[in-house]
Amino acid sequence: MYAVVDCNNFFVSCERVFRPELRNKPVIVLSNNDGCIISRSTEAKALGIKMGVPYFEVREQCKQNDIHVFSSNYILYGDFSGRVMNALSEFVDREDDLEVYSIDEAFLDLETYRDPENYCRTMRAKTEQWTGIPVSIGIAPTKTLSKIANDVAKKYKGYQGVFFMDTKERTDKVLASTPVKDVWGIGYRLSSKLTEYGIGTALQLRDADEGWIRKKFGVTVLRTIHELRGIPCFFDGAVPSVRKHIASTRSFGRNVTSMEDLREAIATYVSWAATKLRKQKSAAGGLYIFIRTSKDHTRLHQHEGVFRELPVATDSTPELIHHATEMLQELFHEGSIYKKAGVMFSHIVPRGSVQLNVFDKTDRTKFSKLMHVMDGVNLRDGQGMLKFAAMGTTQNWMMRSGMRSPQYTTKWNDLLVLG
DNA sequence: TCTGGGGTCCTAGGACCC
DNA sequence: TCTGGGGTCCTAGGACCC
Repeated sequence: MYAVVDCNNFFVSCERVFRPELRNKPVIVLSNNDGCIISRSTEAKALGIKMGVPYFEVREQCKQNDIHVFSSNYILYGDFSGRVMNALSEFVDREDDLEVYSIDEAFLDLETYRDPENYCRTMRAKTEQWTGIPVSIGIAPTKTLSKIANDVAKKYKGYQGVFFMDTKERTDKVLASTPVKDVWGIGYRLSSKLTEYGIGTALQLRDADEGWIRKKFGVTVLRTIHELRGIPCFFDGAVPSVRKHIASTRSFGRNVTSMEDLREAIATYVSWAATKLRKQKSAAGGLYIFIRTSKDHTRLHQHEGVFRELPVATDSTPELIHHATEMLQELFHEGSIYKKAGVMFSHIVPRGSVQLNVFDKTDRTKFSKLMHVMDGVNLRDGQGMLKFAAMGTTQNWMMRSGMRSPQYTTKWNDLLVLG
């Protein structure tokens, strides 16, 4: 048996922990740059606020209905995510039985526990008590089924946050009322295609012909079908701790036209991404950067990005900034209005196994000591405490986030004061 | 005009997830 | 005026090899 634990309206719930007066009130959280809506309280959903819509489209509605709006505060959410996962880890015997799947979701392997339902009810109550974050739990023989069970736990209050999809009758009934688009792994494209062939529910997908599915839809959908039949196929769904690509991209808070601003932004993104790179003890062998003027020019835009294979895989911020700055020269056009930029590292290898280059003259030990010290200080005193001059000081291109809550749990000056 | 068989590796693009 | 960001896997096709 698997259980999937999913935090309810996670970002909104994090905001409410330190603002208890917002319980039972409509609350939403916006994406970076205050662009779209990415988390909604139950009350906000009831008012018809849709997931993913641009904020400016509903700003008036938010005002009229007294909806509380937050910019996103990923440092806070990341910290709460860690707390929730810690709480859950108290409920497994072996570390491997808890698989952190995303910032607000985890799978538990329940094979060794009798009475999983009651076990999960206790876990749910304790997690909320310890962290302040309410969760829902779905239990079933496979991960795909447990995700569907989780939806039931969320949707029907009567189950009080935990739904155990154990019997065949129960499972068939739930699958028959689950649209195929709500099955884990079936997105917009596949569900429209499946529906064309008359497969509109999870039950119909489960009972579809294997050979036909394999031919028409490939092995991924076939595995999903096995999962729906109760045969586990997705074992290691955990986010791999060592990533193959590392990116940092942001929309600007305002239009950017100058080379100086772009250089600052690119240097800043390189620095963020390089911190992630060093955290997983990797080095990057390839660097891609792009600058983008605005959306949906699909054709005129062939040259928005450029890739460079690095002579030696590296994790050194100044070295990466150096390359990125050179590459930026190739992309920049005087007179263009830029909205967004980003960097991506690829060809990632373990730091210890970097292939040296005979012609390489860089003193790598010196840089590596410097990076080590910077990472240490920034970890202790907050990101950005020590940074490179190339990142700039004004950073007036930085994304908007005017409605961001304090970093209650990670910054001394933001500690909540009582009395 | 004729024209085998079996592989590997890499990349771009499509699909998905949260 | 204003529409996020960061990942994964699979597949098809091209280049190349013997």
